[in-house]
Amino acid sequence: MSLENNAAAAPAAPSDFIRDIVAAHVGEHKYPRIHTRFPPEPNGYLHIGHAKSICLNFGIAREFGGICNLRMDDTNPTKEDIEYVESIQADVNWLIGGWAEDRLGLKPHGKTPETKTGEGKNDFFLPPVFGTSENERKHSDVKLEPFYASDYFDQIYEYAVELIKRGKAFVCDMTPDQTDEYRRNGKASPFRDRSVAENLDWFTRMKNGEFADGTRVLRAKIQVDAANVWLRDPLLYRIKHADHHQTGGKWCIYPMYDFAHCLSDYVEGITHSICTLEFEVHRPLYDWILESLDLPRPLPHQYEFARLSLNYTIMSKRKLMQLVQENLVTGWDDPRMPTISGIRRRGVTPEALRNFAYNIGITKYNGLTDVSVLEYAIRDDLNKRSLRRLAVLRPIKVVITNYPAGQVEELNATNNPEQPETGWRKIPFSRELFIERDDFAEVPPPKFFRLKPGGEVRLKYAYIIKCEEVIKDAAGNIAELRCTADLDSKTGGATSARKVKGTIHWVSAAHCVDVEVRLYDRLFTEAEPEKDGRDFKSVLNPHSLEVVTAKCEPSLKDASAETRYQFERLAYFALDLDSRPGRLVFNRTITLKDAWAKEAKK
RNA sequence: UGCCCGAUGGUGUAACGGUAGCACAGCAGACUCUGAAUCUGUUUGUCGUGGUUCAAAUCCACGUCGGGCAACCA
Repeated sequence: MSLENNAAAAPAAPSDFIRDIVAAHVGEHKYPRIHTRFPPEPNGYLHIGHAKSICLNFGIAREFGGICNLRMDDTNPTKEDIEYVESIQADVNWLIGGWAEDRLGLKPHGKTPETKTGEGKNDFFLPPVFGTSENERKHSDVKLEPFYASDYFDQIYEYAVELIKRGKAFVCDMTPDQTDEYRRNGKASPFRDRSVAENLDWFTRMKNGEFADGTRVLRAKIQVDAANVWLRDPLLYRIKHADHHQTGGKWCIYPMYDFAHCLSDYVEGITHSICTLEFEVHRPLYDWILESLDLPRPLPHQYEFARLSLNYTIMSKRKLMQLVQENLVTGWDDPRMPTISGIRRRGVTPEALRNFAYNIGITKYNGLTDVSVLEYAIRDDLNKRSLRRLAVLRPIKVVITNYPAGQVEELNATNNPEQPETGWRKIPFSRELFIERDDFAEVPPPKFFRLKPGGEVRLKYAYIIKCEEVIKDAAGNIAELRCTADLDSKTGGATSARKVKGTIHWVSAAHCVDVEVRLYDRLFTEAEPEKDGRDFKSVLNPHSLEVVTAKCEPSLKDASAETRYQFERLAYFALDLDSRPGRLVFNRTITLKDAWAKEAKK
């Protein structure tokens, strides 16, 4: 096969402005190796917006033979928690598993940067361990863990001291309000011209815990009236007498994001530091800090792209936390949540999420992506992989009056028409069945080609039946349908080729199993829940979860958590972790496209 | 208000001075023992005004609109 053919056969390689930059750097051998990082703050669960970033950063590492470090950006102990550290690791492993897990940069447990001394000052470097799968890591003697910005608190502190010595940082005693006001007005702090010795002394005393929270900060000395406010002598360190989930009580001063982030990137040898657009105005500060320290190794650079916005959902961690804390959902992993753990629990696969990330692309334009793009990626993936099964969500009883009582036939049903190699299974047929309530209409609307009085319909994999009689209870509700079957119409039978317009699904009443089915729908009724400042809680969808007891074909008793199912003509489903033996719970991942629903509306 | 960034069909994106393409959505049809999938066709677009050029979505200027930042959060 020629190279051209190969290229044509392979899925198109992702291309975007960041990858173009990286490709150019690779072309000119600018770095020995491409090194990205994914640096979440462990103050909440990861959501689909983070998934976009993970796919970008690990995708680049994968495509250019590089590495992507997982790093906890944990510089604010009062907002962070070990629960989030753990969920982040699980979500990242799940999303990159089997795809880029060999590009995941981790470090040996407890390891901190190596120090190299030269020209009278220290250089710090913490190389990654990579190239192992999650499974290999689990069975290895060396316990690996993510990187933590908190691992560099000693080094970051030393860099702060160095900045002071260079006359580029000072301790400021103003109150937060004063600082605010001075910065807004471009006025210099009265403490700006303290001597190096003085600053060193104050900063040491800050570290030693002599002062209360908020009474002093370390600030960079850049330009008090800079047009870019992030250059107006920004804060580098603040006092917080708080225990840290990683460093415990060791510190009472913590570096600010801007100071810690660029230096963490440097210490890890990151080449391309990719973040979202709101950090664009911070880039001059990112560069200023690294350049002011006159560091010996190549410096990392920051690149920004637009964060993901999806309609019919919200993405802010703070607001997602509100949903959790106010019990508007069952938890961070509620299948209605846009969190990675919620999406996973819903039954979406990592491949589907990655395809979605690939399809939406990377730009600097802040758009609003239609959820239908996500839904398409999910359906496309599930259509190819899911096992077909018959299940009735809202049953109505059918009796085949010309079918012998007590007789049972085992009929062949295909597992997945998209993948014939998945074979067939048997499903039992008998005189009494359940069909879907929506598949019968006493007064059929136009173009309704399902079951109606006197009408015929194909029972999937079984016979063509005709509705002879509608039996109602005292209240006038339909209790039972009495039908006759064309007993020659079974697959392979004499009249099996007869054309009937509709085919419906069914289960045998005597053989079916009851399962709990959770029917999820979008969490919000409005495309833009927060449009014009409206409270997102006022547009929560009251029908985002409906629970029914469904009747399933017996093979579903052996359902596994890894397998995805399509209940034919309805939707895709996955086993929920609430399932117990004999008490299965299925989550509806996503419905099938429903052309009839659209037609019926007309 | 200052600074930064952006603008291509309904939505998301491609075109890197040379035929505006793709995906989703929509619409119409074919096929169908899933009203799914698949297949075919199709509606809709370069924010505006100037300029440079043989040629502008692309380069330049001005304007318009949108977003971000102005936390001892990240």
